[in-house]
Amino acid sequence: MSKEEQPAASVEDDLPEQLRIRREKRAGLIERGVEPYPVSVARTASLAEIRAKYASLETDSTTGDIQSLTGRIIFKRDTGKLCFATLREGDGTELQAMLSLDKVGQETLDSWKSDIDLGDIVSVSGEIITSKRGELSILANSYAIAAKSLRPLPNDHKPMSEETRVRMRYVDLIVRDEARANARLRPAVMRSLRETFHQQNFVEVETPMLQVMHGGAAARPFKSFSNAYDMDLYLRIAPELFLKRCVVGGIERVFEINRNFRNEGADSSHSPEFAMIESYQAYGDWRSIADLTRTLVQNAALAIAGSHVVTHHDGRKADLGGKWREISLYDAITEGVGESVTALTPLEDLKKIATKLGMKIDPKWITGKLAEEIFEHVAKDQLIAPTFVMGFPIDTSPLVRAHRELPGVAEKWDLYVDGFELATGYSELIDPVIQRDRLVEQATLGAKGDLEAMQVDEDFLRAMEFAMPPTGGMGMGVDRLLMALTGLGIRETILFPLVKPEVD
RNA sequence: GGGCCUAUAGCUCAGUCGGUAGAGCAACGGACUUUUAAUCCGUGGGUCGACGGUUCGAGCCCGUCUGGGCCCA
Repeated sequence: MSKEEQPAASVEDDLPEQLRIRREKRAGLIERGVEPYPVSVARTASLAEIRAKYASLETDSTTGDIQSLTGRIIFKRDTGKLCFATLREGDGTELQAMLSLDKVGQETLDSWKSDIDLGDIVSVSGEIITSKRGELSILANSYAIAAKSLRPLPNDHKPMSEETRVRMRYVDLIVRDEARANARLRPAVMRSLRETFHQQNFVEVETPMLQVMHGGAAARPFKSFSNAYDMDLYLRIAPELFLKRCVVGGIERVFEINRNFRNEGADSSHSPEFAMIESYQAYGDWRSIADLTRTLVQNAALAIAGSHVVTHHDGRKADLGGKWREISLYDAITEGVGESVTALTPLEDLKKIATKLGMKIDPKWITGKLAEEIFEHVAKDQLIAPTFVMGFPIDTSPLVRAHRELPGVAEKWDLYVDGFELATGYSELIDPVIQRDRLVEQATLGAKGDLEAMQVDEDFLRAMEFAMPPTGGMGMGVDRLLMALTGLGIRETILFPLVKPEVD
């Protein structure tokens, strides 16, 4: 037969052996009048409920308790007249199913052996018993297929490669305990964060993700376009300017937990989209907001670990309890480089220091930026226990008020844990005239080619001109909080991190 | 942006000196009524990431590209 005469059939024929065989089994079931994807199957209890109910059933006992249980088959042992299978449900709970010739008959036993594969989801109906080896089991009177898997599960005994885990998280969740645990850790942390906020009378709001203007942080945005309005829109890089509008409007304690988007590099601690908490507290300042931040982190640790001491996935313990260390940014630099550095140290002197340290210097860096870079170079790696780094340069902090004593310094801290920046907090700048000057400075930098510089948001300035009360504000990366609590890389804390598409 | 490692069966991985592609699990056929990484006998399964080069001959050597990981800035 020539190629032209057999067009469509080849798609199925080209499949790898194991995929082809399962498709054939599906077709075989349909042919025999068995629905491989029924609208419902019998289910009277979850596996977890049965496990809890019979936590201490003696070996080789019967209960007379007839149930219908469902689960994915992750392990199957077929013998001549008695078959075993391990069912697993979504949270990882497992239960053994047994099918014996004398209970189900030859036809059902044969179909179980030939139709049912690893990965299939089934419903088994029968009595809850324990086997002669003491395994809690359901001894089937009948079974029904709930959903036929057309793909084989990966080898259950060898871990999947990192790429496969991320690309097929659904399979990762089926086979790997830690993946299931991580997926449930995140919502537990989220719940704890919201509870802490609610305890302190903070109001949760949702502010725009699609913005006419991006602002509130130094970062490159993703750009989009609205057909209806015929204008450019940006995915937000931070919600700050909208949350401050809330404070102006009298929502005195406000927070938002939502996604930000930054069009920058991705590595083990940066993702192009990431979850962020921002919170503002009227009549607070950088110290009160630091206390709030510590409470949020410590309560989250309690929620998932039952203690302020958390255990990382590699077994390392991290103590997040107590009152955290505070260091001054410029003191840390001074100590790290062995000569006195303050916010008034000129750019040229900082350049000499950086050169001596062997750092690459970007000529676009302003004085404060260079000081921050030197700090990261000399001190960052040592900041393992939670540490507030206090007093950042004012020229890189356009939304922060000046330090009440130190010239050239802003009332801004960064919180470091495990050597990375977990959160940042300010005494917010509330003088609208100074705020305008700072944003105009930023716009000038932007005009000079700084792609991370902020724009002048006139509506935000108008809001500020209606007067915002003295306010403390903070921002914390949720993914990074999970990293600090678990020691995982950012791509493990995010269920579906961005991956480049596979090529054929 | 720079450096290093990596891509082979559904999954996890070997593959020596350049000479017809291997294992475990999984799959297929058979045996087995207490297994739990079941066991025993047998069988099939591959565009070795893509493209180009060197060579009588390339999974292996060289170049380019793509995906992934790690380190540095």
